[in-house]
Amino acid sequence: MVSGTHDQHGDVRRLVLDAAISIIESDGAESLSMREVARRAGVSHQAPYHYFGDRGGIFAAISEEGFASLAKAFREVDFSNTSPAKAGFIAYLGFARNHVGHFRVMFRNDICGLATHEAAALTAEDAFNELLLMVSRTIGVSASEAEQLTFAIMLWSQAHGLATLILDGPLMNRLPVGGDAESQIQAVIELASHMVSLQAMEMGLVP
Amino acid sequence: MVSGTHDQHGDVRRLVLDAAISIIESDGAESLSMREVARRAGVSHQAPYHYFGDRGGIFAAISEEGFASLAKAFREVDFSNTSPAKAGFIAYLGFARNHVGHFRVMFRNDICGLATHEAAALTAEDAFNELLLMVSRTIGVSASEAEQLTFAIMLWSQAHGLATLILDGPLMNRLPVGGDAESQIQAVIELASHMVSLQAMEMGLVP
DNA sequence: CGTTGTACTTGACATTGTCAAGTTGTACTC
DNA sequence: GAGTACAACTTGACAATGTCAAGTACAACG
Repeated sequence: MVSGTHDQHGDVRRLVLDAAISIIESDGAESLSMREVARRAGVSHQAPYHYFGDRGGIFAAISEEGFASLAKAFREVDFSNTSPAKAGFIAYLGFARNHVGHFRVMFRNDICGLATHEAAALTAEDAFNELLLMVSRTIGVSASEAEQLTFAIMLWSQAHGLATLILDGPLMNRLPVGGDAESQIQAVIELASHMVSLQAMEMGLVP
Repeated sequence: MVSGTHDQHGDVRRLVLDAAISIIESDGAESLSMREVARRAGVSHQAPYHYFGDRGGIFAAISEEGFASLAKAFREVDFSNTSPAKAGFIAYLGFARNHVGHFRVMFRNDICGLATHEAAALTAEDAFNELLLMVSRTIGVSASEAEQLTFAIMLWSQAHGLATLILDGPLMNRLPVGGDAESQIQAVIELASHMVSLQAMEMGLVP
């Protein structure tokens, strides 16, 4: 046994996962190499395979962790000071920016294979249900199920698009050089939230 | 003499590019291998390097082509029958779904390196300017520049998020099993466009 | 004691991105 | 027409990668 005072089960698994997340955060998901992960975690190049099966398995595990964390973030939102929509946008953006490594992976079916990894798919479903809950807070439970779903997808798209463009897209390059990026983002959130309120009012669901 | 006499000139470049796009469409950007591209194009494994320098060079070229194509799609939008916002959403979604290979690459700064490839960055700017033009159609030219920019980012996020979730995200898995995905997407577009109209009206810029 | 299972490690192999060095044909000068 | 230059490739080589197969160590259990 190499440097071992403690041999906690799951220790290596956690090390490997954290190494992977940190690589993804700094270099993107493409450049994640199993061997580099193993090297950073200080284990043999096959240890990650023992826990995750293959490259996709690591992505699936990160994705699962991410969705669980997103659902938790949704659950912990404080609605007392802002509209549900705005609070939701802020929570989503905050999650994306604080968990870049997770976020970059969890919405990429092509690499994390939600279809094949059931556990990850289940946590994803859980997170979506939290989103639906926030929707019912926004437009009221009296809206039809179809209306709620449509509303949810719209909100999700809006938040997801903004997060994606900020993190990886060419948005940040397009902001005016002198301007403050952060306040520009705030303005977008403000505008989007306001539109949602207008819509909810028009639907007669919020007085 | 410049190209023209020999019909094969530039042929390989096109072949390589098309092979790359088709691989990205079917397997995603990660699984694009220079050697597989070369194999499909029927050239040596180094021919792609001759034209594109490295892997990132191919992505940059695809990105450039994509932004040029998106700008063209924006320019050709027919505004006579729908609101500018709705027409814009449909154009964006249509582009994404008809040019999956391009779309998957062009918004990924990490792999296509807009920062280092000036030509691609310029076409991206061109496309964004078309977007700004559509915004001024929606909320009128009397809005301040800051308002227009905020509006543009909001619209872009909304459209981009929806396209991203449809193409690669877990949205399609979340649609009700019996329901029609296409009409659900239409409903989201309808809702988003309507909200934009409400907002524009409230701003007093559209009677 | 031996069996079994887990948690790894070592070794091997085909495939990959990319550098370096050819080869071939075409264009232009002398 | 010979010579030169340069573009458009090709061939060869190398280290690094994903992953299969097989090995080692060690605890738990009968």
